[in-house]
Amino acid sequence: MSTMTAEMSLVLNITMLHTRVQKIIEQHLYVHGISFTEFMVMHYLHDAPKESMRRIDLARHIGLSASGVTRLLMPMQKIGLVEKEVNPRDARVSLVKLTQSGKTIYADALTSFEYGASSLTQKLSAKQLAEFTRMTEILL
Amino acid sequence: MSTMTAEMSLVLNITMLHTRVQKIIEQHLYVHGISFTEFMVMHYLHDAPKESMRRIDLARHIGLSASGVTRLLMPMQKIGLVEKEVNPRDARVSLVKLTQSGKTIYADALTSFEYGASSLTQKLSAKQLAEFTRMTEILL
DNA sequence: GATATAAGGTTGACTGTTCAAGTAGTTATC
DNA sequence: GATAACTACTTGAACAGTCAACCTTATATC
Repeated sequence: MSTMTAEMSLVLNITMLHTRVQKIIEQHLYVHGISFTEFMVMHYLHDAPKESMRRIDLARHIGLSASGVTRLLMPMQKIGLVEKEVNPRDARVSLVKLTQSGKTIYADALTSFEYGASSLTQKLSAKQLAEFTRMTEILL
Repeated sequence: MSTMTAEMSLVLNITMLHTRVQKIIEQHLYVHGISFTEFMVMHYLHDAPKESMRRIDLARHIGLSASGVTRLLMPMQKIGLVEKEVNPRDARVSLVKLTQSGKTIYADALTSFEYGASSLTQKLSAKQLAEFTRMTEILL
C-alpha cells in the first residue's frame, strides 16, 4: 500500500520512538518537579568542565534556540537550581552553573532517569543496546 | 566523568537524533508549506483503508492529544488539504480525509520527504538500516 | 425504556518554544 | 582609534501543543 522506502520508515519510527521516550522519561522525572529538558540542562552543567557553561553552548547541546534557553533558565534560577556567573573575559556571556541544591536534585533525578531509561530499553539485549547506540552515533 | 549507563546514553542519543531528524525533515517539507506533523497526518490518511480516519485514531497514530488534532486540522481544512465527513453509524465521530488537492500536495511532499530521509540515513548501509529499523520496532 | 457510564470531539486557559528585532559587548580593518 | 561586522543574550509576538471542563452521542444495566 504505502510507497515508503526503508529510509522513510526509519525516520517515522524514530519520531514515534521519541514520543514514547519523552513521555516515559517525563513520568519518571515528575516527582522531582523537573522536565526532561530541565534534566538535560542539569546533566550538561554537571558534566561540563568547571561545571559551568555559556547559555549559547547549552542551547546547542540540548537543541534549543538561544531564547528558548533564556526562558527555560529563568524559572530554574528563580527556584534556585542554577545560578548566573559573569565571565570576566567577555562581558557578553553569562555563565550558568548548578547550585548546591541543583546538584542534589540532579543526583536524585538521575536515579529516576536511570530507571526510566532501563525500563524503556528492557527488551534489548546488551549487544543490541550497544549496536543501537552506535547507529544513533553514526547519524548524529 | 559522567555516571551514565548504556541505557541512559541511548535515551539521550535518541532525543538528540530526533531533534536533528525533525529539523532536516521540516527543511525539506518547507517548500510545500506543510510541517512534519501535517505531513504525518496526510500520510496516515493516504494509507488508511477507505482513505479516511477518525480524529481520535489520527491522534493515536501521530502521538498527539485529541485537542491537538482538532487544532492541527483546523487550518488544514481551511486551506483545503483535508475535509470532514460524517459517520452515519456514529454521530459522535467526524471522519477526516484528504481532498484532491491534499492528495496532490502529499504526493509532492512525499518526494521531498524521501530526499530528506535518504540524506539523513546516507551513512548507514542497507543492512544497518534494516537493523536500526528493527530495533526501533522492538522499542515501540 | 430510563439511567449511568463511557467515548469522540471542541474550547479556554496555559506552557513551552520559536522567530525577528533589539541591546550590549567584542573583534577585525582601515 | 573609528567603523563595520559579528556574537551573546533578551524580549514581544506568535504558534503548536497540553490539560481540564464541557457537550453530544452511544452503550450497558436494571
